[in-house]
Amino acid sequence: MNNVFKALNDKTRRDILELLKKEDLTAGQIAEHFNFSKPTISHHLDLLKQAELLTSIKKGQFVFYSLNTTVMDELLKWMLQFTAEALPVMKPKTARYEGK
Amino acid sequence: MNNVFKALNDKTRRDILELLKKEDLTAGQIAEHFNFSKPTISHHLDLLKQAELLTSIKKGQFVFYSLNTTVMDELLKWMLQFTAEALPVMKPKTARYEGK
DNA sequence: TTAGTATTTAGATAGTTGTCTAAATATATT
DNA sequence: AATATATTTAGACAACTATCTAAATACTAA
Repeated sequence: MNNVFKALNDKTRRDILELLKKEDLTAGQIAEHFNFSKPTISHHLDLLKQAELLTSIKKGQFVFYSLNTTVMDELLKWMLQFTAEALPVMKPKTARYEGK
Repeated sequence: MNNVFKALNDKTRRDILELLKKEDLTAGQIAEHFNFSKPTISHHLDLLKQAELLTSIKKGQFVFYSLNTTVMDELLKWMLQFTAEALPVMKPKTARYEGK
């Protein structure tokens, strides 16, 4: 879980995830979308893979990357415990004001 | 939004959020739960505040910290765009296997 | 086999982060 | 006013991170 938060703590990596929402892309195609060197993007892809937010398959000389939504589901579950929806007990507390 | 991911990218800070799920606590009470110096915890609280994940109110010599679930709601929304539920189109793709 | 393309690995570097101790600030109590 | 308690600020330092260039690896095509 630590790896997931680490992976998401970077705008470029979050942008990569958004790119892959539409379709799978090769490392090179992903790199084209950014003003960073290919090794830099490769490194970001590696961190996303370590967090299991991406999977990759090699096809010939290309490596295709895909989103893996499984981890997002887990993260979602973690997050839900903090939402107002999930903590109805807290609503009155945060709504109440004391003193003027 | 960047600040939120940054704030969540630390186990201690995530633990602080979980602590505050139950009840509001003072900086000192929060610090008691960890084996770090008070300045270190104060710094973590500051980052959580910058991300607007916490609010604080000073009462006399104490500073009470509370969860702010609003930002979590936004984050939740960001995350939802990646879940399998939200991307039905992708399900067949990830389920399909090619070659053996 | 040689040359070209796609991607990753290695190593370097500047900037960021988490932690500490010491000191400062703010409030409460005597 | 002096002392004690709660918290934050300041400054230092080791560890980690994002980036780069150069080189290595893997595959394709001639």
